[in-house]
Amino acid sequence: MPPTPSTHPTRPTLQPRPPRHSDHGGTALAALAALLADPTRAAFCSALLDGRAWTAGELARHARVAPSTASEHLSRLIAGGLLAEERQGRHRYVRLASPAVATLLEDLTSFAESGGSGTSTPRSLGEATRLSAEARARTCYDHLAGRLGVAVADALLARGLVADEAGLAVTERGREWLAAQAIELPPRSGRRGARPVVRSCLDWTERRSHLGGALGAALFRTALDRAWVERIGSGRALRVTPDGGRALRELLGVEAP
Amino acid sequence: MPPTPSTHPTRPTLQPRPPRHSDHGGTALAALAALLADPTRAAFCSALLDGRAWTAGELARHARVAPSTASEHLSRLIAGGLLAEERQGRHRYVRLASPAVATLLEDLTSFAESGGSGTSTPRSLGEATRLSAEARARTCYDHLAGRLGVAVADALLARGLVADEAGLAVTERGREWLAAQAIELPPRSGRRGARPVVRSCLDWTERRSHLGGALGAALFRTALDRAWVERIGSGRALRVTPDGGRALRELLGVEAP
DNA sequence: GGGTCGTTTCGGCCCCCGCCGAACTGTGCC
DNA sequence: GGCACAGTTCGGCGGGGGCCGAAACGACCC
Repeated sequence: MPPTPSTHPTRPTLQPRPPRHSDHGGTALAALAALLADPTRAAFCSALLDGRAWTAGELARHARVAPSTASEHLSRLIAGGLLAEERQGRHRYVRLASPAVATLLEDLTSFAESGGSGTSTPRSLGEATRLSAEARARTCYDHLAGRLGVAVADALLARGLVADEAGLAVTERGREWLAAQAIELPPRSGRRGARPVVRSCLDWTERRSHLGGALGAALFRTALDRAWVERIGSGRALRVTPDGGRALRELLGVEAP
Repeated sequence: MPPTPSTHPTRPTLQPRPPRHSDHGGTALAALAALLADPTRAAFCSALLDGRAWTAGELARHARVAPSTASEHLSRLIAGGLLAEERQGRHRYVRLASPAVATLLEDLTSFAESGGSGTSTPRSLGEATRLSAEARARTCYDHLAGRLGVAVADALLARGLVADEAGLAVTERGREWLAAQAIELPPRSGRRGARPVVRSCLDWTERRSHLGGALGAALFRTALDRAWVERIGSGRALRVTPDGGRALRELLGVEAP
């Protein structure tokens, strides 16, 4: 598509313009990005990265906008395929449409927080404590992140349960260990392009990788089921329970952060 | 961070408003997305996904905007860390700032083209032929994509040069094969978070994975160096040369698409 | 039935931002 | 020096879109 010389005959100014682009790539990209380009919509998505379903009103209060505003934003996000909704009585529950959306958001956030110029500092005490709690341990859609997530990832690697030989993979020892702990991985579908078992996910507080993918999700689910961790408040922050501290120490040699 | 009830005392309308958000997550995300939310800027990035450096004027003509408009867009993209510039005489060359940016753009584009609602149909004959050429073989920043990219990825897997055991990895046989072809992989840095050797990259025309990462880049570089493929025009489309057709058949049993 | 509450639709305001042309700077080439 | 060309800066225009409040709708609970 060789660039053509720009011939811009001066047109009467108020005439309806002919379509600008014959689309030289990027309109779909722009449309998707536009969904996330608004601070309020971005805040919605960011909140939903905790992996749970929120009601429209909760999101509105969270982002400090009027319910009417939130309603419109949600409709756009759903129409764009980023969110899925579920109506229950007079409530409208929304959640991220798929793990793929979560991955996309994580990647974008990670790049935005670290790749983009300087590190920003928190603006209020409340925000600082929230950030500190989240830095210690939090969810990343459906797996662990924060210092806890990084520590677990490090331990799995150090003990040879996961290997980093030209791509992350669960080792034979890792498979045995998982079986011994009765942690189940979903059966591996032969299809390439399916969800990877182990996915490295860059953490924006630690600037280190932790484990996503099916393994990360299975570990987190197990940890929640066995009450090793529990959620704090309505955000993404987590607390390690006494039982959890013991389990981490005995199974992986990890001290809860 | 419990949502607080919205108390919105009616204020005199023209008064400067207090800052809306105390940032409940997402402003950095929104700022990054805003860079890509404009069709012109998105077109720039999409064009730059061919991995080469373009001048400001080339991009302006490509996207059909005035040079002044392009100049402003480029400054914003550079300030946002998405592009890098290099001045040469009276030319301003820009390219994607890093492979990480390319990955991000690929992921977004892939999601936007497939995940978002229906498949769009090309609007003109020129666009259709361009799309057809790109579907056959094209670059994806620094590696192969399109039917050719998918075919090569399939062949590598079928011949056991790359394995998909819980994460893609180059096999021992693969390493030998690469050495025999004198294709060099960059030395593996022990650091997790460094560029993965093999990365699965979803293709928006084929809806199939092809190979990115350092291996994908090395293969593509080799193919260009040995004139197995050459670029068509200024876009991302590629042509397989006769030499290239022979090499693909003999080395991998792949028929050029 | 009446009150409350979560959500939606609508109208209107205002700001942001992408666009251009014109004028200017600076480089390269005769 | 003079011309051509790449890029930048600036002023101004116009439209899109985010925001709100008011009003309507429907679910739920007395």
